[in-house]
Amino acid sequence: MLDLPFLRQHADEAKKRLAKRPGYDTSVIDELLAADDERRQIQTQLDALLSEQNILSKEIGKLYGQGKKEEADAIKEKSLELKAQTGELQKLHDEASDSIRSMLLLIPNLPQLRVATGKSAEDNVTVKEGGPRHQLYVGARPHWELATSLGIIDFETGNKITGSGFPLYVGKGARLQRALIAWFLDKATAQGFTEYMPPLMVNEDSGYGTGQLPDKEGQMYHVTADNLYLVPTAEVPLTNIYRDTIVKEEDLPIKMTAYTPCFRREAGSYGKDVRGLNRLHQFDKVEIVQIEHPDRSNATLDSMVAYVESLVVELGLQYRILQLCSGDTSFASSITYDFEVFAAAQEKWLEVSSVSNFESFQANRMKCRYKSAETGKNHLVHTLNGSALALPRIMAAIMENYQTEKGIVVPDVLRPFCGFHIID
RNA sequence: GGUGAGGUGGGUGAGUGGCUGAAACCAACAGUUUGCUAAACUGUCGUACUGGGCAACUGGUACCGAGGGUUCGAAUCCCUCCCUCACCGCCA
Repeated sequence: MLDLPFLRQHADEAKKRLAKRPGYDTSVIDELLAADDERRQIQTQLDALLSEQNILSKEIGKLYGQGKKEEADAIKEKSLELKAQTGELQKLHDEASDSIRSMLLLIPNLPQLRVATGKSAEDNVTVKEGGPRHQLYVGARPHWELATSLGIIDFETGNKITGSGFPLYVGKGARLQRALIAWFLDKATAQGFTEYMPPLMVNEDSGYGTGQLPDKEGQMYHVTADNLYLVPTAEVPLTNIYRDTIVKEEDLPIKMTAYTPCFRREAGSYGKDVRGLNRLHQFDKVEIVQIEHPDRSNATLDSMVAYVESLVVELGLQYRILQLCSGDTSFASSITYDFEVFAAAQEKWLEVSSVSNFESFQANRMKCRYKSAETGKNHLVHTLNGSALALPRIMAAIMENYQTEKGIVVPDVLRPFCGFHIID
């Protein structure tokens, strides 16, 4: 949710940034500001009336105390008249506030000016490429065939137990998965991120806090009996730790990490991209989250990108880093970098991480502020997060890129966590 | 699931209709004292919206789990909902 005081002071900047989103009609900003103006006028009137009423009430109390009943009753009459007026204004004020809030909830975050303007994934900008291209032997297979023939992932049985998109990892497949999680968490904690194991279901308030609600209602699994949502990413429970809080300026940045399974309905995606591990309803992910000072959030974004890069480098995967264009930048984000690794057998780039600076967009929804040490005033924090990393596509890339005639060779860094060096 | 208790500022906790935006204590912060630490003393110490002023600052309104109601006036009375805690039952 955009910050209204910011919009008032920087309407032009806001419109310029918002206009980067394809097809977005920035006149909502003007409507919003007009509505805000009106609301403030109403409040001024309302406050004056309420103030008058409060004075009268106190007067009545005093008069009763002195036993001056008639005088008190006379003032009561007056107060009742006022009450009718305030009731009307109160209603107007509530309506105005509600409509402003619902307008605000629907406006996406402002892309940063440096974000490339564009419509779709086609317009994303590759900012870096790296890692070795893996040369495969003749007869190399895509990961879903490999995984099935090696018996490390049983898609059929996952399908039987739950449905498609819920793979069953078996034996070394399960162990490799666990090794990745352990390695990612160790790396993150070594970088100063505090490890959490959060709840896997969140309430509505948390969903609104990080912006999944109301925008992506249909993407989350909803446990209606208890009105809870299965987490689509650890970002939601982690960031919401700081919902409704005021942190000390010197405590920033706050660095958190967690491994969680992630649940996504992926409604509306069928067909080509869903083979094997490419797109799942349940998958594992280690997430990193930072709550940061506004002045430093972009520098912190860079450090998070560098950190994620170090992971794919150590895994020896061919990768590229994209800066998403304005049209592909998600609702809540102001700037996003995606990491893709190359799956050599299916010859496809797979997205394994998305690192974003949300600026104050989530903080405003969550009411997470910091108290300025200098002025003592409260300001919204900035929030950032990134996958570090999403497991299935990393698994897919490892399987495809590291396959040999003898089996899948485990990348060096994972061997201490696996206890084996080849899957055959 | 059953029964009982309760939700007040960062924490403990007082407050049953007007003098309470809220006592007291603790924590925190600033200062005095001090060789350092500690202690003591003094002061500051909720949030949001909003008016005036360039600003320092200074007015107003709202908020005592949430939403309604009674009343001139509600933290306090009434209703609904949510949540927490304790004990019992069930269970990893």
